[in-house]
Amino acid sequence: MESKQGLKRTHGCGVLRSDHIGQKVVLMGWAQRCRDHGGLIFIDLRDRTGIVQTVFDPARVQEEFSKAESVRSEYVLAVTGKVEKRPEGTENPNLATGQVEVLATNIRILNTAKTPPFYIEDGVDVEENVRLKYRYLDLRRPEMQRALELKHKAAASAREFLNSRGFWEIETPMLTLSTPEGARDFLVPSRLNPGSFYALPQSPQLLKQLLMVSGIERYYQIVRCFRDEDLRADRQPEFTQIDLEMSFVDIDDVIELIENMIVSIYNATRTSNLDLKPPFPRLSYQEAIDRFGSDKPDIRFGLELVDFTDLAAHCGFNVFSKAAESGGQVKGINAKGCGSLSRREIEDLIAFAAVYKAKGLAYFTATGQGLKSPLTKFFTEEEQKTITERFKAEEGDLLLFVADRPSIVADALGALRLHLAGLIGLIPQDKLQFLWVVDFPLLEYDEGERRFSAMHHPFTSPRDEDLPMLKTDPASVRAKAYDLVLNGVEVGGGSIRIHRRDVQEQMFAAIGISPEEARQKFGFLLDAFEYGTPPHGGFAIGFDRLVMLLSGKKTIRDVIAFPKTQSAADLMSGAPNKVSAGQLRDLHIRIDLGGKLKENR
RNA sequence: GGAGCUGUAGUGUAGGGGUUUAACAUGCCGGCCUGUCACGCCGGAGAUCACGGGUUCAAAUCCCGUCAGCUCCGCCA
Repeated sequence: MESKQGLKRTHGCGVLRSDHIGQKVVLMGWAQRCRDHGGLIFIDLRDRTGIVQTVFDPARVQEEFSKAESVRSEYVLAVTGKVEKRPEGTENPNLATGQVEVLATNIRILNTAKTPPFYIEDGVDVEENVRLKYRYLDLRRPEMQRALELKHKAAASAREFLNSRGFWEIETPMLTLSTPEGARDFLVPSRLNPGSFYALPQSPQLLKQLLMVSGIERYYQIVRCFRDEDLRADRQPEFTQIDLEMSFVDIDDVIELIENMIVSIYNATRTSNLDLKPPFPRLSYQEAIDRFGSDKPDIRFGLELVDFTDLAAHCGFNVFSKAAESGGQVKGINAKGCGSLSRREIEDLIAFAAVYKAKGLAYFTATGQGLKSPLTKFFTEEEQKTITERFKAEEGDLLLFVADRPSIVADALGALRLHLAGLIGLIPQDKLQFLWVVDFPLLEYDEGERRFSAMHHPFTSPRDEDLPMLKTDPASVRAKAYDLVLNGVEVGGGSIRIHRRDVQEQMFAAIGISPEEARQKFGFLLDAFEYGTPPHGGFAIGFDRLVMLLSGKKTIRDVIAFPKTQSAADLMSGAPNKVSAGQLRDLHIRIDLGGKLKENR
């Protein structure tokens, strides 16, 4: 192994082009591949800018040649040499640097490397746990570096955009207080206050509102948020938001700002040539649910839900009529061209729908001679014609129906819609379809707790005209809330906030927080509202999700340098781990696993 | 808390009660090779078949359990 001393890197490997021919360069990077022809050695050298071929000719570099012979994959090298045009016929069109090569005059082995558990290249076929255990190697792969670079550029352009719009970047504490409502908190014990705990922020919601009280007027922060809930492909226990808040604004002001910020980010990171122009389409919550069965619909394709409740009400098929009569719905979806699905495949669809609590799937097949189904006997010819028309059924189509409570109908058909679109191949992969969902209900009824809870969060303002209904008809109150959806993924959400103490108290009352609890947990906010709080509102973008979609990844883990597994573990470092008795003693904490002992990793 | 899929040399897979001394590819090691770029050719090493029980004369293979990873439901204002 040799020292780097005295050598200065002159170029990135990936930047060399024909223009550089004749130049003497010093490159530093990793050995991608070595091709030893006995009398001639090629070493592909890689750094974060790309790959270039270096050549070792024994006639020109005698003692260096034996060093080159000893090079293995992922050795760290400094190569000095001259950029030359490749001999006629040996150019490599698959390499950006393929017109040239570096004829080495000197090589220093800066470090050796064990054989990596997987190749450092794009599209590796390895189990994710291996990638996660050796994350530092996984991140060496060009596609991972591109994702992290894209994320960096997105953050930089968001900052630039918000700065230009008069926003100030202000930090808020990570050690903050636990409040009721919302996700489960990550807790941090306070050594100086035995028995008390900080909570890591689920978002800086209250603090940014208080910054509005402070007259900051425009705040933003690219900030880590923590929620101790179960993980998914697009959910990590810690994730990053572009969080912002502004005073003296209405819904349209925030939406305009976010649309332009998104376009700036897209332009700074563009990987495709889409025409992304505001305004983005808007859909009311109710329309989204009615047409797509989801409050974050993917509108890149059709396959919309069709209401059938009116016809179902007086048909002879009990499942349908009962659902329709008891306040439920009967809705369906036209699976274009799925009429040829086998019995077995339809059973699979039924099992799929069952996950969302649908008790079954009724179906009709459209044929040249009308509808075919065990259910046709329950419908007159006239009614069957109506079905055909309403579903725009053509020969070879499959109509699938769910009859149940509206929420189950929406969930099951909404999920089925996405599933079928994937099967049929209806989803355009290279499209970025943004969509606003607006007019959310302020509250939703929690069957389990038998009370209303905030759909967005308890600081969301009701629409002015709906305010009186907060006491009389809470379910009908609409919120000044808006979600940003991209390709069926919720990538952001925000609202105009409550800025009056009396309204905030009404809101707490509506969701069953007693005046005492409100004063105890949110007293500082209520007090603040009495000192001249401006009307204000804001937004938060799920930054990892946005970057995931912009970079075409299927999971948020692929755009987070060191993500956690589904059981919230870090396979590389071993976190979370056990701590010493002394540490626990300092914190006055005693562990009671109640028999739930998990082996130490 | 629940459902499904997965776990076999470093990596990716095959083998689904005894013809297995566990196969193939790639990687790795050694040799040969002056225009390769997934270099090529020859040779070699490398596996307590995730872990723990059980059934059996015999288990990588069948059964039960555990653990881990992924996807999803619940959960995530």
